[in-house]
Amino acid sequence: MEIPKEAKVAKDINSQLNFYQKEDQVLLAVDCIIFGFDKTNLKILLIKRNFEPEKGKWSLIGGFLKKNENLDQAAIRVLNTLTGLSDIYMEQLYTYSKVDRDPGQRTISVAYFALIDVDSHQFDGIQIDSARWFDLDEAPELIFDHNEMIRKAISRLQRRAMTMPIGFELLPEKFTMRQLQNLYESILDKKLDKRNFINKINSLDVLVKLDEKDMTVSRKGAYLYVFDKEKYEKKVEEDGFSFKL
Amino acid sequence: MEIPKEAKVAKDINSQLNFYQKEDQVLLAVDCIIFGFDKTNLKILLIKRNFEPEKGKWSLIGGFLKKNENLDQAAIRVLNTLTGLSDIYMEQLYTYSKVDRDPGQRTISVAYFALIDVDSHQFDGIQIDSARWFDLDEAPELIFDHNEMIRKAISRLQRRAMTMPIGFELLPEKFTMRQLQNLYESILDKKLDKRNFINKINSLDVLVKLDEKDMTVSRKGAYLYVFDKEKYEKKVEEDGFSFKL
DNA sequence: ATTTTTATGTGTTTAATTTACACAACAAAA
DNA sequence: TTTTGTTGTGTAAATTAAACACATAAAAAT
Repeated sequence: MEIPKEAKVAKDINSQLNFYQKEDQVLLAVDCIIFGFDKTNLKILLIKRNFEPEKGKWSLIGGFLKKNENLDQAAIRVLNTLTGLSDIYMEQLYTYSKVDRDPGQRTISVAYFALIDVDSHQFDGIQIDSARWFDLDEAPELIFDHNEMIRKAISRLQRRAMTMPIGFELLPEKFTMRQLQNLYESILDKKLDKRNFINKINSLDVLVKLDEKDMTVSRKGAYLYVFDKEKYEKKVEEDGFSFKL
Repeated sequence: MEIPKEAKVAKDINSQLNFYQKEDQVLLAVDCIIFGFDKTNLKILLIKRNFEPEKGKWSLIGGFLKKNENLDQAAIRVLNTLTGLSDIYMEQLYTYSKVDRDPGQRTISVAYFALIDVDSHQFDGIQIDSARWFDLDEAPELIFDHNEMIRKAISRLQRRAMTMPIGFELLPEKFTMRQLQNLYESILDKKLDKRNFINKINSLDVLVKLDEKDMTVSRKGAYLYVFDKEKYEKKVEEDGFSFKL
C-alpha cells in the first residue's frame, strides 16, 4: 500500500484507509520450510530453540526482515546462515498474521519453502548442531503456527511437483528413474505404477539417459539420468510446453 | 518467526537470526485486487488517489494493518470501508516487499483478491466517487507494483476457477449457462466450446436447473441455474469429489 | 559351476476423458 | 408469415490415463 508523507486525520474514506500510526509498525519475520530428499524419503530440517520463548522446542528456522532487504533476500540469508548453502530453490508460501501467534510480541511471519538435495549438500554444511532432518511423518510438534506452515508447504510442493520440474531440485545432478519415482511417491504420499511413471517421464522428453550406471543399490545397476534444463526451457519458450506429470 | 524477550547480541548462529532492532519494524499494508463480473466482462475496481505520493494516479484500494487485527481482517475492513460489502470471497495472494516499492516510506504490502458480483452489489455501494470499474484489458497504469499484483491475481484466479467452484462468487444467485460460460471465457481469456462446456458443467452435477427463464437477452429465453453449495460440499465430504473444469 | 536373489527395464490393451463439430426449436420483431 | 438472434442438444474420433507381467542382468550363495 501507499503511504502519505505524514499521518493525518481521516477526512474521507480514501485517506481514512491511508491513515496510520507509529505503533502500527510490526516486526516481519521469515520462516523457512526446508525440504530435503535423501534418495528415499522426503524430510524437513528443524532446529531446537536455544532461546526463549519456547526454548527447547523444535521450530522452523527463521529470522527478521532487515530494513535494507526484501523478503526473498531475507529468506536466502536465513537459509544461508543456517546451512551455508546458496543458489537454492526458494518460493514464498504464505503470510501468517494471527494476532497472538507469537505470545511474546506481535510478529507477522512470511513463510518460504526451500528444496535441497540432502546428499549433495552434506549434513556438515549445517551450521547449528541443534538442527536435524526429520522424516515428514515423524516431525515433532512445533512452536506457534509452524505445523500449519508445513502442512501448507507440503500441499504447495505437491501441486508444484505435478506442474513444474522442481523435483530435480531435490535430487543430485545424476539420478536413477527409481530415485525419481521414489521422490514423487514421497511428495505425493502415494504409490505410482513404475511403467506408467517411466512412460510419462519419457514422453516429456526432458531427461538425458547417460551411459553410466548407479551400482549402489542393485546388482544389475540402474542407468543414471540428468534433467536437461536447457532443453526444457527451450521447449517452454518455443512450443509453449508445460511440464505436467 | 519467534522472538526473544529482548534483543541481544548474537552469540551463535541460532540467536543471531533472532536478533532484531527497533528500526527493523515496518509498516504492513494490505492491497485488494477486486474482481467483478457484470454478466459479460471481468472487471477490476480501482481508485484515483487523492493524496500524495502519486496523487491523481490510479491504484488498488488498500490500507494499513492495525495492531489488533490479522491480515484477513484488515483486508475485509479495507474492502468494507470502500464498498460497504461484507461476506465477500477473499484470498491472500502474495506479499510484496521490494525495498523501494513505495518511494515514500518502507512498506511491505500483502495483496488480497476479492470476487464480487457487480450487479447484485450495485455501484452505489461504492463509497468513494473516485472509484471505478475497469475492464481487465483496459486497466490503466497503476502506482508502485500494483500492475504486477493484478497480473498475479489473474493467474491465481485462472487456476482457482479451474479447480474450485469460486466462479459462482462472481455471478448472481441465478444465472444462465451462457453467463457462466462468458464468465469462464473472461477469466481464462479464451473461447470455449458451448456444448463441451455445458456437458462438462453438467457432469459435475452441482447446478440446479430452475423452471424460470431469463428473458433479457434472447427472444427464446434461457433457463436459469443456481449453484447447489450444499450438494457440492456433501460430495466433497462424502466422495472426496473435486471440482475440475 | 550352478542356483538363488534382487532390482531393473520394457509394451500392449482397455477404459476414461477430451475435443471437434452442426442444426433444429423457440418466440419476438419485422 | 418471414426474419432474426439465441438457446439447446449428441456423437464420433482422438488423446490420455490406467492396468497389468515377465525376462534380464550380475553379484552372492551354494
